[in-house]
Amino acid sequence: MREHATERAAPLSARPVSHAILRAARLYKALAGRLLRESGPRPGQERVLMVLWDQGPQRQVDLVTAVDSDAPAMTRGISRMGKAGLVRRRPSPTDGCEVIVEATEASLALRDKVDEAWAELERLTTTSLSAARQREILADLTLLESVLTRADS
Amino acid sequence: MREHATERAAPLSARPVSHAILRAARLYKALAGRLLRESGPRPGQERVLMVLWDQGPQRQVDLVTAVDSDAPAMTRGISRMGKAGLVRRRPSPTDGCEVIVEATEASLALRDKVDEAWAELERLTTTSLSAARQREILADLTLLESVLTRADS
DNA sequence: CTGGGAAAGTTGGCCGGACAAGGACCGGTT
DNA sequence: AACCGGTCCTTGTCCGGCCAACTTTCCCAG
Repeated sequence: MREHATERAAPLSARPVSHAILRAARLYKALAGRLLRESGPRPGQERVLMVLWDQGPQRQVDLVTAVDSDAPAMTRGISRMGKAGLVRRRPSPTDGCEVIVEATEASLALRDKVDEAWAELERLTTTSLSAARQREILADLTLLESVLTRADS
Repeated sequence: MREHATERAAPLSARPVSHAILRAARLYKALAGRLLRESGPRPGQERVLMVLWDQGPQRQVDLVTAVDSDAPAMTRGISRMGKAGLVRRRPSPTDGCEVIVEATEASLALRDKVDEAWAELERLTTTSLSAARQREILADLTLLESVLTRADS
């Protein structure tokens, strides 16, 4: 044992919060992808579709913030979803450099599967964490987010 | 039951826990990458180096679990780090199909910068969340992880 | 001794996140 | 009218996570 004054950063195993968050995020993505793998949209696309189904046509930049993604990734993702017939692009009538994205009728066929998958995620989340616990975690993570975002300046 | 039961999954904005976790994970990665951007290792490599510095030479599979990554990603990442002179590969003497990875002397030059960056992350985390809060979050996320992992079977 | 399973590593491919750079378009200013 | 800054989108490039398939090696049961 190297006494107590390690000037070195703690090892990963002792940095639990950030590590746990990264692990949990990976598990969420992996599980969502797995639930939707069979005859559903490609992993990651379901989040965009949910926004479009729920809130109607959106500009790409709004989709980016809604699913917390990235403009280039959104451009390419939308393009792939367009090829798959899930989504349509339309130029904005008011601003020529905006692009409006809307879900196609065909995409509605996937909606039940997506809902099922997210209901399963919801079920897993609520069975492991009480509603009060979820609120606490949410408050903590929101605070953490604001600090991390501000430090990102 | 189409009555009061929500037939549709809640919109993203109403699924805060998973969404918040994904956002926080992205912020952590982005901030860690930004802190190390200048004359540090490439984002993502610092986690591998920390394990090697702290725990000595490791098999690739152990690095994978330590940084919660992926075998193919680790193979390619180690390869890139090898080209950058940060790391060395060595076949295991006991098992011919294992590969032992160790940090080079040259990599130690980066250690201070990595420690600084993680200290900053630590500072941001502790200033926004008390130690007790961190323990609670950790416990909750660990529970959530176990449930998600089990459901992933 | 041999066959077959298990584990570690590698490679190819797909996709999303990140950064950089650039084009298209709008608005207000001069 | 021409310029300018800002916003939105796009393309190029790199890297990591994920899946699938394969090779190598080990080890154990038959």
